[in-house]
Amino acid sequence: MKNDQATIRDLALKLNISISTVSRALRNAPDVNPDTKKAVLALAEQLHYEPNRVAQSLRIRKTKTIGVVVPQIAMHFFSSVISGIQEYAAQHGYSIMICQSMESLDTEKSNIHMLVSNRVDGLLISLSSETTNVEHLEHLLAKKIPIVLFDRVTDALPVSKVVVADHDGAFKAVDYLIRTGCRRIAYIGGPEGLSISNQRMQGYRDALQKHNLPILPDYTIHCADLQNGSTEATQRLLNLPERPDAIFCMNDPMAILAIQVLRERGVRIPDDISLIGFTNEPVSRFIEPALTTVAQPAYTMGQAAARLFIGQVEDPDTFTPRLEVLPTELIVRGTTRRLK
Amino acid sequence: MKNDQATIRDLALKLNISISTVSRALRNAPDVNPDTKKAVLALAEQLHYEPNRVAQSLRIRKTKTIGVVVPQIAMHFFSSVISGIQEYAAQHGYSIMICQSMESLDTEKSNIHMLVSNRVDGLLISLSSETTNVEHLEHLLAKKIPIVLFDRVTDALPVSKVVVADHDGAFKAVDYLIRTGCRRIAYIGGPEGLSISNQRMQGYRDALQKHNLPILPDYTIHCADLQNGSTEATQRLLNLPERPDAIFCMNDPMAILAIQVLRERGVRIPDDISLIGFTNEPVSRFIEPALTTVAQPAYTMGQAAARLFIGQVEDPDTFTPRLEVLPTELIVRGTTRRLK
DNA sequence: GTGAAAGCGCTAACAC
DNA sequence: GTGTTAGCGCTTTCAC
Repeated sequence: MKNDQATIRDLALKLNISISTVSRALRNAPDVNPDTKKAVLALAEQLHYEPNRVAQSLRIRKTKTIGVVVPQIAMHFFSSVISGIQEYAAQHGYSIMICQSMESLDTEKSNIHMLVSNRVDGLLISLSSETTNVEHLEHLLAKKIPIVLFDRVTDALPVSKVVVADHDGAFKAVDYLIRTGCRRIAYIGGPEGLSISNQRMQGYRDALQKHNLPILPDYTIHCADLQNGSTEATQRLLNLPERPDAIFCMNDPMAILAIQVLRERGVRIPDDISLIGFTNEPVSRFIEPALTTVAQPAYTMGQAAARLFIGQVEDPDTFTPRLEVLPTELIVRGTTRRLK
Repeated sequence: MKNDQATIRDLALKLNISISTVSRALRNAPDVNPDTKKAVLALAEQLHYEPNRVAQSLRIRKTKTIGVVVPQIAMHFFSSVISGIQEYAAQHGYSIMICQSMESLDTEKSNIHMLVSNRVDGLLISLSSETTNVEHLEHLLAKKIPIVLFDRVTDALPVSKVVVADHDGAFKAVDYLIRTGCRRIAYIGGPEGLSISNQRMQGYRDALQKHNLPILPDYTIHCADLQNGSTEATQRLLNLPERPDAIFCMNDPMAILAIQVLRERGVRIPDDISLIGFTNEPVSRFIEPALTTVAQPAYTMGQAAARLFIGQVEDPDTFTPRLEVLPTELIVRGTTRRLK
């Protein structure tokens, strides 16, 4: 925000016409003399005029800015989603403001305050793993601030959502494990309230059920710590009287930690224990053995979230909350046995 | 930007005081009756009042928003930098608006237009690999819009910059290669104009020189394509009548592609050819063999860039452009031979 | 200690 | 086709 920028008024003064004519010319309104318009545009060009979006926003009560809140920017999955959002938004004349909650509910709230203070036209949010109560979001809805949730969503809110087929992806993964001969399959997930973790757990259970395998309580572990929790979880599984012969992890970073524990303990992968992750982070291709995982279309998710959002704000009348489910794909690599 | 938000005027009306008193109370100006202040604050709380930053910005001619332009959001290095920027900015009351140039000069320009239209208080930029001409940035400086460059910088602009010790990191890497017995060391870099590539090349050359090794033109390859260029570059090096016995790559993704080519061609790493990358992406630890590389403090770089920027805008009088150089560290792993 | 009034840069009736 | 005017929500003189 600087003083050295030309304003609509400067243009009007120099051209000896009224400020509103300039405004009209700039936005090429219908009823404006082609000549005046040409003159205005030329002068604007010459003075490097840039419309003041702040003033515009105040006037039209729209900022054409989307607030985005993710748990962590520096995770490949989220940065890819952001990339998709940014690209789609830019193509449609929207800017994005980004915050990270660092998996903390308090930070999520203060992020949202800041964005609302900035009068973003709405919010794209992936909930922190601490967020089980969504009152703060209900307040926003009461104020008619549009929200689209992605990836980490909640049933408690009547808003549009974009998720991947978590249940289906998990089901395919566990089904595959079973078809390669695994029988004692464990699940390492996130905290209890985390939507994606629960969806994936359900997929895991349904796959076991389909094959008439028992669901053992000891074989499901919830980690509060999404970063490092799986190290301990894996240890615990290995210390069980009856070791699992496969572990399905909620995400790739967890699976990678599991690989490291297994290696340290001299467990052979996939012969003794098979392993499947989720997300298909770039690392996963390269680790040894390469990680079998469920790919999520992160970039597409970002695009979809932005699309749903813009659709909603540009056409609020026909709006009705939508759930978009993107397909997942099982990527078979080296941490699973071959199909017979 | 919605209508359902309470305004300062609403508060004033309900309390039967003037709008300016409310304003003062909210910003706890000195001369305001403790009781009125208390009443205002209480009502603000109750009505979920959020100051309208857009109106504030228009009035005070500052948005407390930083525009950030990176080549690509979905690269671990850049998303880490952004994370550092966001965190530091939030702590100091700033929001960030993010764009990606996709390594295109045109997109970089349009990104910047959008940000300037939004009247960001200034810009944090890492230049696209296409950006050799910086006139568009000179225009901004002429308008007194503050800029801080990071990582991909240019000498042509008198602004603050944050870089890592590219030359030094490259020097350490190549020196290490030589001390492990390599003698014919090649360099795979980016396009000619790219600052970081040139700095690293110079470090490479100085290390060769220190050990009285020749600098062979065939052993330096510039890739226009930062994503995939190194595949072909590696092929070319392998087809040389005298093969190199080590390759120093401008970044880790390039080194990883090189590893794949070397493996396909049956070249043993590090015995036949040693390899060093740059950046220390998370992948690098896990690839086989684990990649020796030069670590850059990405998150710290983001923090530093934000710090320099905020220092500049909050205290413009004492401002003088600064260059901050962050240390790099050689991380020795499996793609290099052992020191004797 | 508080209020009235002007104005940041723009849009949008409403006149003519 | 163009000008006049009011006002978006806020800060900030200047009075009293």
